[in-house]
Amino acid sequence: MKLSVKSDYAARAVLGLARHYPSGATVRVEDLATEQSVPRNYLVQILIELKAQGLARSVRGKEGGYLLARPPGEITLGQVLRAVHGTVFDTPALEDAGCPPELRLAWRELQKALDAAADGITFQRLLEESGEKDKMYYI
Amino acid sequence: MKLSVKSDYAARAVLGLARHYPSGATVRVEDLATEQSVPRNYLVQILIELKAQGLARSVRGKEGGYLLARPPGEITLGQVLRAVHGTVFDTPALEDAGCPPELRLAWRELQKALDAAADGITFQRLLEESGEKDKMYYI
DNA sequence: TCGCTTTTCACCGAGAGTTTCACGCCCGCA
DNA sequence: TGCGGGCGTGAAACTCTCGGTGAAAAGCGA
Repeated sequence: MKLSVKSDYAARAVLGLARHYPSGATVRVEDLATEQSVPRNYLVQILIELKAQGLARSVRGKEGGYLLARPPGEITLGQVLRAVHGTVFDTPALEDAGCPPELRLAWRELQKALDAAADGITFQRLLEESGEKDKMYYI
Repeated sequence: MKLSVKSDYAARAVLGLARHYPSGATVRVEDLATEQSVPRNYLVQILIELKAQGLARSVRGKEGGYLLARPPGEITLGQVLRAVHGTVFDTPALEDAGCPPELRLAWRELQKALDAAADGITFQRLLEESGEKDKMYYI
């Protein structure tokens, strides 16, 4: 069960845009790329997918760039993951006829757990928690 | 977030062994492979890893084969997943210095959710639920 | 029209994941 | 002590997706 780098990059991008959201200004791809240390040309592809899913908007021409289509509080990690891949949890097992039905139940259960967790995380919350992250220790 | 075929195969193998556990008889690799429709030689590698983690035992010679090291009630899906890969939830993001700390919290959260879900599923339960699976409808 | 940006397309290179093959080894039994 | 049936192991081949590049097209503002 591996998280693709693409997913990580997408989340970074949204997080970066979320930081600039209050100002209302656009963010250039160039800046976002260096700021979040994501390969520039790769980031472009990801942003296009995010835009296609209605998570981001773009403005062309001078003073152009990207910005979030909705406030960070209304964007969840699940939405971002689904934007870049089709689904949060992908497995060939559910399509494979050789997979015993008992196992499918198990995979579905994992799928559900993951979906719930991902949809419970909004970028608003991530920004807020970053401020108080030194208070608590995660393992 | 993709589940590898290997994970699926490993789970199938354990499930197959769990079915034969009550009888106490060994299961030949050959039979297990065809029964669960898993490539024979690939299954061998997986079984070796399961054995190394103390989930399965093997018997050599005539009448040889594999069997579960513990009752199905004491084997969770999480253990199986960790046996074949190092961890249930793997991500380069947690190692990458470029990943913002806020996101790490998010990934960890997903990781936790997945771990909890996987460890809550025992193969005993899967076998039991298979009998009554027609009672309920999953989406 | 010029310069700035996004947008799109085509492709590739590497690497992981998957699968197969061939042979060695170990056990139980006669 | 030899034989056979199974496991054990390593490496080779194959597939495929991911990660990344580059250049050209297209829109917008001045």
